[in-house]
Amino acid sequence: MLSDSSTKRFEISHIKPNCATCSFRELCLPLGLNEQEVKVLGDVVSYKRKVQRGSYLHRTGTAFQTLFAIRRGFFKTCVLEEDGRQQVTGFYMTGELLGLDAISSEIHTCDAIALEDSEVCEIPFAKLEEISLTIPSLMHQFHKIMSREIVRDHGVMMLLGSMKAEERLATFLLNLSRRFSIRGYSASDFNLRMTREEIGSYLGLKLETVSRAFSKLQDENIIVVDNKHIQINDIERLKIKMGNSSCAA
Amino acid sequence: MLSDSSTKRFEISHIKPNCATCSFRELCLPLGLNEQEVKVLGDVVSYKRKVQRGSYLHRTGTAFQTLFAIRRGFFKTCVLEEDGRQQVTGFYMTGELLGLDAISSEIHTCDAIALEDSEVCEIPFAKLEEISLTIPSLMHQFHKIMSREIVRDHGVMMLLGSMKAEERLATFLLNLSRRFSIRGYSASDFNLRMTREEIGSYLGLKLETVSRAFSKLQDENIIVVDNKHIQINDIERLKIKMGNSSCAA
DNA sequence: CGAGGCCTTGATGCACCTCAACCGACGTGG
DNA sequence: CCACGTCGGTTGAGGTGCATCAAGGCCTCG
Repeated sequence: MLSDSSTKRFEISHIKPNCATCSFRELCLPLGLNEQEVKVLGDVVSYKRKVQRGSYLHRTGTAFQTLFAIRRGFFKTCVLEEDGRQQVTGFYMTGELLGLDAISSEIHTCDAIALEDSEVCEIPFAKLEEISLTIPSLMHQFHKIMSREIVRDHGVMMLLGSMKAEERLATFLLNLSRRFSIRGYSASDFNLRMTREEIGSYLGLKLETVSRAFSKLQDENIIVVDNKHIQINDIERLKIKMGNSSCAA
Repeated sequence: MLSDSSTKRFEISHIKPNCATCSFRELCLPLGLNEQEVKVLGDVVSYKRKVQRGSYLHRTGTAFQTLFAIRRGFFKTCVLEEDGRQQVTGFYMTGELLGLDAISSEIHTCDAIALEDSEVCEIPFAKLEEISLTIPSLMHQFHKIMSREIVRDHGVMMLLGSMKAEERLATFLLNLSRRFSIRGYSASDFNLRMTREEIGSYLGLKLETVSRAFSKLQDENIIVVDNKHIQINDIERLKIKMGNSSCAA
């Protein structure tokens, strides 16, 4: 099921993992740094903490010490209301940073849970700030990453606030497609790591509605759905689906 | 209508505006800085750009140069889809920062529009990063502010994804109440700066639904609504409204 | 082989949208 | 000064997209 994750290797496995040799460095904090700077960054990062599928990387309410960069795998983050309602706030893949929400209060404000067996790099935040003082491009890249997260969230707010079920799902699939594509995987053929319920929570829909929306897109020959395996047949029509609730406009 | 904004003065008006004398410095970037550091920050900030009600502070697609700190007034930010749909992504008041979304691509990704006559301080972002290298507490405070924005957005996603109309409005009012309160205004008596339509856009509802929700809360003697003037009579019951869609849980 | 997790599909209900009428406040121009 | 149009808000009536409830299928795993 996870066959696509084996189509790209991170580095020759007997070399000690390191930012400098990480094939995802261009998606991550090292972007824009020179070799010397990457080395300084690399020296404060702890590599390869394994996180098993289903287990927590961090929990709401616990103390914040480190950011996490995903080296391999797939995560969801979710927030809980007191009354037990749960909302998935994001899905994160290789090269993306987790824990940014916790900087403000030094307490994690969401849970991060691995959706497949994963590995993360730990970035002690105090150290990151410290070395940022001597590496302007690192500081700048970090700011860009935080800003990107804000932009992403605004996109989700747009989606939740003004799109219909089918548009939400189309937007979601295209977003995944793009992110897989950037990482060297197929943009039109991939496996979902999350359940219908998790997709629904993220998109503000019930799992049945998600399922029906998948079926509808399949009936229209836009995608092929086989359980968690998704094949996008007609990406252009999928893009049209994203924003056609008021075609007249 | 804006009488409450005259209940607090910013500083004696003949003194040149400055971070060091700004009464909102504890809500803004200077938090945690010593006098010397505030002075360095103050020297890179341009003060008192006036923005008239209804006019744009920045527009989607324009180049990003500076962050804006609100010195006086009230703003909304909104994103547009190609098809004309609009989504309000936030309301911002004194001491809050605008423009954080634009750091990632150096292009503004939303419009910021003044909802009342306002004044902002301009903070050239390149300069801010530059002086952050020598003022660790400034860098840290900036990171906290960005992180806070992410947390706020996650809260909105929660709201949009899993709350009913009345809960959304209650959450919204309590959020405004808290923010007014922090700024020295009444937590239970304030004027809305935005229209029902803007509230609806932010909350993912139509303006009629917002209006009905206001009426319902008034019928229950929880609030008194007089056009844009809101009085909260029973803040505890309003808090209960926030999260009672599934009381059983 | 049975249990449980995940998904799909159908039937029904309801929360919110849509459309429409009306009201008051405000500004403008005759 | 009032007539008028505009804008923002409220309220009602009816429609609909999604939630809810329910049944059943497939796959995995013990």
